Amino acid sequence: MSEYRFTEIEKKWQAYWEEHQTFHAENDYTKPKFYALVEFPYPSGQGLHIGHPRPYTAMDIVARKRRMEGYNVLFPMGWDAFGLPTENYAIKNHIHPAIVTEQNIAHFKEQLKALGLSFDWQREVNTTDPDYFHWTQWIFIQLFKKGLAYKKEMAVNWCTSCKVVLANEEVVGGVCERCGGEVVRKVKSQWMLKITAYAQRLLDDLAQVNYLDKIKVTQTNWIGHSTGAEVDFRTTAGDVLTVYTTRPDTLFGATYMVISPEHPMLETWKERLENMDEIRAYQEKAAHKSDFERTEMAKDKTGVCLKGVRAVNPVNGKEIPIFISDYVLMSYGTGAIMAVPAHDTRDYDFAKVFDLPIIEVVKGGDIAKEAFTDCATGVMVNSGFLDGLSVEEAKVKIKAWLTENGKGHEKDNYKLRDWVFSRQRYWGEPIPMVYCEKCGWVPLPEEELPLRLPDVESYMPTDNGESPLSTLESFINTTCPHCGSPAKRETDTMPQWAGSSWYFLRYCDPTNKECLASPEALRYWMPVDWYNGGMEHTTLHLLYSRFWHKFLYDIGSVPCVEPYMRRTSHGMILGEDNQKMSKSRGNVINPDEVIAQYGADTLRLYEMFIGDFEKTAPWSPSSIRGCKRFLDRVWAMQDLLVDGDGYRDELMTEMHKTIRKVSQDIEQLKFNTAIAAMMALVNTLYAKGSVSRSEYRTLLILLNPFAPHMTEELFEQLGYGILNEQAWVTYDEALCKEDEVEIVVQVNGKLKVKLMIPHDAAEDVVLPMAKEDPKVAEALVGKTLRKQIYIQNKLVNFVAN
RNA sequence: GCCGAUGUGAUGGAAUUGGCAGACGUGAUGGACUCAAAAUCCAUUCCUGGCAACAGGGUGCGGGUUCAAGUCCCGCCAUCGGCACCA
Repeated sequence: MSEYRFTEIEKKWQAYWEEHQTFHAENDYTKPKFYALVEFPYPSGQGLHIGHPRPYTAMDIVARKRRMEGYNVLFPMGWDAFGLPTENYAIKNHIHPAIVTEQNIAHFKEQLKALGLSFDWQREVNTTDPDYFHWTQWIFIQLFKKGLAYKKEMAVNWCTSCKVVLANEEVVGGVCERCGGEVVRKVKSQWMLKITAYAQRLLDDLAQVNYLDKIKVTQTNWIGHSTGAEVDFRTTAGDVLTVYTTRPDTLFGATYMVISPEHPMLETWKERLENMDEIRAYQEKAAHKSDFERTEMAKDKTGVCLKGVRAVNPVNGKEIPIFISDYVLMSYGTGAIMAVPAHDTRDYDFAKVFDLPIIEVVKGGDIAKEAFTDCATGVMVNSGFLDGLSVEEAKVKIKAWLTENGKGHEKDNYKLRDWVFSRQRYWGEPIPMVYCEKCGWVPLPEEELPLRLPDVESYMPTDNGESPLSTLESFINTTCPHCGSPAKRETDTMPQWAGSSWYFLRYCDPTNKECLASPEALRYWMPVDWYNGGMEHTTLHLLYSRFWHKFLYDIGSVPCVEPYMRRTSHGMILGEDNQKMSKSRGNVINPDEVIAQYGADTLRLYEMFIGDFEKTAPWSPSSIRGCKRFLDRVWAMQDLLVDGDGYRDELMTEMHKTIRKVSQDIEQLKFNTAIAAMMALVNTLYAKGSVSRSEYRTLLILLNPFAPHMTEELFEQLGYGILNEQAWVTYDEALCKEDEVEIVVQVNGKLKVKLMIPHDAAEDVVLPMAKEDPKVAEALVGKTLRKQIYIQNKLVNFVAN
């Protein structure tokens, strides 16, 4: 027997696959297709992380199995290459980010190839390639044309020390993640995408797709749909203050109103307000607070009562005070609420601080102690025409009353906010817009795309928080595409989420110059059949890309409503100490070293065997040896080969069962138990001391998706040809059944004996047999048999006393 | 606070979805091979009692349903992840 030289073998087959372009997906539209997708990585300077191979190998296994099942498989890879770390590295080392990106990609690609992943490298995409972001920019222009991209004054996070706008993720504990400097809110004009226009469709269409339940739940919560009503309150200023509430049934219990400190009506009332100084001071305080501080302040309710303007409860004509408080957010509903302290915990807290009346309108709790918020059990009281109704009935009745009397109407609301789409950064897609004094914002003509990034002296954001592009006169100054007057370009760039919102479409037709991908290619390949990625992308990437896809569907650019048919997710790989891997903890495992020591096949196998695919799992340097041992045993099995074709009779059942188990487990992401089944089969064959050629061949095919290099090598050595060109092995359900099965006999639920009986034996055969067993008979002596339970092929239970 | 998940040997994890708890792997212990080590192979390895056959207990805790519960129901506890004043 030759030695298992994994390094040599792996290089050999990787070269073979490259030379033969084995995994290239042809645009052969007559074959059944399968589109398997993994999230394309951000090519960081650190190279591949040990966590990357887990989802990649998983989908590689599925892709390899599907090819053997006769599908035309698209399994592509690319680079989500715009982003801050590259830009920061470029700033620090005075290298152009494009060069850094190129180097990183080369490194990543080499590492991915060393894992033997069956990607179609002819379809590689790169979000920083002008031929790619041409279409990212094109999509933005279409969004603008349909009114879904707009500019808005927005509060952003501003690091007072770095003088830079920070993403929310960069603000940790109220300070700048990098320098620890104070972060304040600063108002800037930002491009926004109107994802909220698609909120209901994003919610409804979840019913059409096969996502893990927890993913659907998270998206549903993020979209945050609620049903309620808008209610109009007249004010003593003679105008109308509209609130949104999910509990219109409690309208009789509204004893005051609260509006956000940023509410625009404060300006219209300013002549009448007697305590404007106090109001201004409160507004000032709220504006300077970061989100973090606002949350901190949540413990104690603060606010200011408006003097000079009061509101009138439409249902009973009572005059009630209006407050400003930062517990009411301008960005949700109407920025104003009716406060019902008896039935809302926040209003209750506020009422206690300001000593406001608390009127019970739903009976069932103890409002002397706390707010009663239960909608299911309460009965309406102190509510005029609503008295005696249930909460649900009252909601219906009051909504009808509001509509009839012109005091309000039913209304739905969403927590989902529009997408802040501007970044004051260099390394991103330039936003292809021009500002003209006469025409306003005008998109670049499509034939001028792509709008490339100009070379700049410095990639540093400017002192005032503008993009580095803003310092470049030659870039900024242009003419209006509409009227030809001098105009200025937008200098902000797009967020990293832009390029990743449609990359799966480009894979279908990656070099198309006329459109983002040809209709034929999209009709054939889309939707993605199976998309695996991290849970951390559930609310951002996954939602953003669904939004763009629906928009592209609406303008006729894609053929399907949803981009991904099935979405699964994997758990993170932790360090040996069960902590997240990080340089500072010193628990980082380098995949290159693992490959050098054990080989890529062992690494792949171990990452799949490490535990439940969906859960996090700690890396174990000793456990990986078990996988290496298993491969060694499979390799050494060539010495156990005996002549003769077919599976031997005594192994027939186990062979068929193993094929079934592995085939089914792969589909359900249960790679760990699939591997366990193959290990068990190998143990059986070793115990037997021999393996037939057919048995070995089947084992190699089953193992191939997991350990492609070694199995190809053995397959070739055995004279079977090229493994990945073979058909996946099949099983016969009838042959998965043993002739005889072992059943358990219990007396009063306690195991007494195990019996071998014919498969599917009838009750009237088994029960007498079980009763005759000496141990069972002994246990039943002197007792009356009350009940006998027989579960076919499983167990007998005698209940007696 | 809200939403979601998880809790099984020394350890990573299995358990046909209500039917033998601990598959498969790691580690450990003993043995074989070896001058020796590594590698490999064999055996044992949930706990308690017993030389043993065997008996009893056991899936975070407390109840319940059932002939039968890791699995279902009710109430707690702990850990992890996400959201966080969303009216």
